[in-house]
Amino acid sequence: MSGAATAAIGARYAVKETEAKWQAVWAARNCFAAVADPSKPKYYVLEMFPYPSGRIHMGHVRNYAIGDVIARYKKAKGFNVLHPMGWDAFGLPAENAALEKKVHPAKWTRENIAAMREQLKSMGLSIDWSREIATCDVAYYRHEQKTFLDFYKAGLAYRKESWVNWDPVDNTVLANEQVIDGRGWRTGALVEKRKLSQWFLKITAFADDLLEGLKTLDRWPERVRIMQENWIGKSSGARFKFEIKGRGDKLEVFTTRPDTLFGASFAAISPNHPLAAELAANSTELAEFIAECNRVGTSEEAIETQEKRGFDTGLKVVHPFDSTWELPVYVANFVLMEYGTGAIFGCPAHDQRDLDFARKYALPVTPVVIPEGEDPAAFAVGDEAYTGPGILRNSRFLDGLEVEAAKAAAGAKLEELGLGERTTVYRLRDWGVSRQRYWGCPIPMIHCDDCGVVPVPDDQLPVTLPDDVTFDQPGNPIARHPTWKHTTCPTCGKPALRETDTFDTFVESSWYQMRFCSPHETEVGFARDAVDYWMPVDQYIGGIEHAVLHLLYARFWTRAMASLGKIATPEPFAGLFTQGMVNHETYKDAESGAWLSPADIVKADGGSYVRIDGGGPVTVGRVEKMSKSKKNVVDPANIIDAYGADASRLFMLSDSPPERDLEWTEAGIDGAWRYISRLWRAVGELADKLPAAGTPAPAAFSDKATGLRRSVHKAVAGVSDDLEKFRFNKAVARIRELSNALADFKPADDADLWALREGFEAVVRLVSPMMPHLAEELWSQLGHGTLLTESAWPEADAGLARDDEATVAVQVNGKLRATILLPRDADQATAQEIALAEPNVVKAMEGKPARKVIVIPNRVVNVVV
RNA sequence: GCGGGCGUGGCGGAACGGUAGACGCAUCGGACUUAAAAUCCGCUGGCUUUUUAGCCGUGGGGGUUCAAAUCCCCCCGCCCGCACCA
Repeated sequence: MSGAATAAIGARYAVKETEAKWQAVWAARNCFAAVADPSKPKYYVLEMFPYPSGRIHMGHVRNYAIGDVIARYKKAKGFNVLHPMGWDAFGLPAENAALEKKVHPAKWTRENIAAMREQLKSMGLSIDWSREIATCDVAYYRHEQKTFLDFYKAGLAYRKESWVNWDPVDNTVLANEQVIDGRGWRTGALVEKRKLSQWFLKITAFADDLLEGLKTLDRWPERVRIMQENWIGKSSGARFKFEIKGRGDKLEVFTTRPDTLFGASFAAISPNHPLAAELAANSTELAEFIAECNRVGTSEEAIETQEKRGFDTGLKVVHPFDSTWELPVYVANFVLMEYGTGAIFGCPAHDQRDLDFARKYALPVTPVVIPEGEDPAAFAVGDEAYTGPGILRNSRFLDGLEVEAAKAAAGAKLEELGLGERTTVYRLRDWGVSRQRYWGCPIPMIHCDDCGVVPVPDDQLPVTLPDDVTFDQPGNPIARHPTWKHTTCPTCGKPALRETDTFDTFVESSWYQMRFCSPHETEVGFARDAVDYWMPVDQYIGGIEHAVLHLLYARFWTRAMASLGKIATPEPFAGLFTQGMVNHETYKDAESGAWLSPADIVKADGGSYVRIDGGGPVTVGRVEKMSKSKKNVVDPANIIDAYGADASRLFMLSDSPPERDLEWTEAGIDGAWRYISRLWRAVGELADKLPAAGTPAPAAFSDKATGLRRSVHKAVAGVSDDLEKFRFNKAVARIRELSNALADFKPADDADLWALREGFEAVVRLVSPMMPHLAEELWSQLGHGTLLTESAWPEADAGLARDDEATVAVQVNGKLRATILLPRDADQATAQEIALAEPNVVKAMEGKPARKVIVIPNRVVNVVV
């Protein structure tokens, strides 16, 4: 820790007392309570709510510092701001804690929330705490159960037996979005495939809406929109049925390239295709092949190294355009059951996978698309399939057409023959929401032997979690609860069983932004007029890791609710900002190789690090995301304790652009602290010398004072613009620049002092969204009886914000030779004349005449010789 | 493989196609001090005996332009997302 925080010589800014004082004042005055008021423009700022792990981390500090700057700035600009906070309180860590620490998940979660609430409050965030919610409250999740039943009645929720992703460590099912590279997103365990009956939400019904909706999200990062677009994975093509020789049934395939049908040389089905299972019943060889395919994982390495392999079923299918043409049917390891129809036709010349397969099994390779300029007779495909544009050949009625025209023609022909149709498929799968866990929202369904699945009637909602559960064995604690699941069927009254699965916690986070609009409603999840006023969220802020998880689910949930007429806005988040991570250098003990925490090391003479205990040598490693495993974690609570919230916030905002990763350094936080001290001292020394607050401007200013005032108004204009565009690091740089100018200014008369007050007031107002406590304190020291938090944002004087002179660069042949000072907007002739008179310019021209002179007003004069 | 992003001093980073390196960090020098800390002031891209100057310089190579870190083409490196998606 730096001495800055502990030294106590001379006047020193009393951070802790001051920050606590203003937090108390804001709370007492309810400064941040949001009240819907249709006569005022609203602005809804939301940061992704935290999981209550027990302590805030630096990522939270960065997230909430950014959000708070926007909330405070918009409030000062006159918007009616909603800036709430809550807890994403269901989830597995609570159950793991129950297992390890023998504490009930509810208790553990409540205590964590209490601790984190205090930590967040110490940051001085402009949050309306009266709207605080926790998703584990029955008051919250009861509405979720009701909405789920609404979805069920509308056909948007269904139960189905299917192959699911099973996380063997967490002992639960995962959604496709939660499987990263074949592993569970939380545990990193290799995911297994299991066949289970699960609840699904019909996100695929909105695939096209979700895709089209992305186009309206012009305040979302391009990157996130592209990621969602890819995840939805729309492709157009055709679906058609092959007649299977000697059998009554047909084989349906999907293709995006119906144009290449005359290049077909085989058909292939997935190892998980029903036909494969049927054939395997009579072929141990095939059964073995299928089992082998299922053993291989879906990780990147597995796929890259895995060879294309097939099993010839002996079946033949008939070509749709030629009844005399037969193709062999293989079971192939590269055909996915989850996509399209689980069956394909293979055209080796124009698909790399098909080509690899064809080469291995000596199948024909017939090019049917010839690139422009190639001789059709000579064009051949070697090891690389041709997937580019061209003209169809060897394709009968398609011959001579371009690829796109041929696709249309082949599709039309399939339709005409009644064999298939042009269609669109999506990569997106329905959202599996069943989790075999305790600490989540119970799925309000009942299983009756006679009536089947029966929804819990409205008057029996909510279905609440049992409190008395045990965590001493693996599996779902609700399922083994002795009595909870036993109930009676609402339809027939016979004994029946409750659904014991709970919702994926992403269900809770799919609608919390609406709950914040009226968090205390008991009969409904939210009041319609409150949601109509506040939604959508104007600015949402969080990490990029939710690009296709939470952000897609919440968009789906909102659209599903809109489709039921429950809300008007189809998109939950009009603006999205994804902030970068907080990183730190890593350290290892040079001898043992063990990771060391920043608190374990100290700088030795010569600048290298050594262990704080014993002085052993330390190796400094890469700058990486703060993580417990690498021990490169700095606890924000310690930092706020030593330097205060304002210094922490300032450093978070000043060192890097907010979308980029930020390296947390001791030197950086020290620098932020020094700035606070300097500013505080400067105001303290001047406060009683300045004219009283509100003194009217003097009639005249010295040139020097006018110069200062220009800097002030330019800074006001510049910082406002920077904040609008999330350029917080530039805003801070501008404010520091102005602070430096003010510190250098030596006032000589009353007008100078007036200008100085104007300048300091501007600095205080401009830093207020970033360092609200210091700003409030200085505002008060400058003699204001009002709260800065309740004051309007300053307006720049447009006349003063514009310079009346411009420093203009003079170039000769594009090389800088001099700079000249010209009146603003000086005419070309003047600029040229002065520029050409510059001795250095004359010298550089070497006596040659100017062939051309380019004058860019207030910028540059370029003399071409 | 497909898609997206990035590459600027010792470091984080600034630069509507128009004075490259704002602002900060670090280093170094100085002031204050018995001393240290803190604080304040100053230097700091590289090279050059034209030093109120010149040359070079934004990953590399070409190009467009009066003018390129910025636009275009090729290459190199790093990061992120998706991935046997028919």
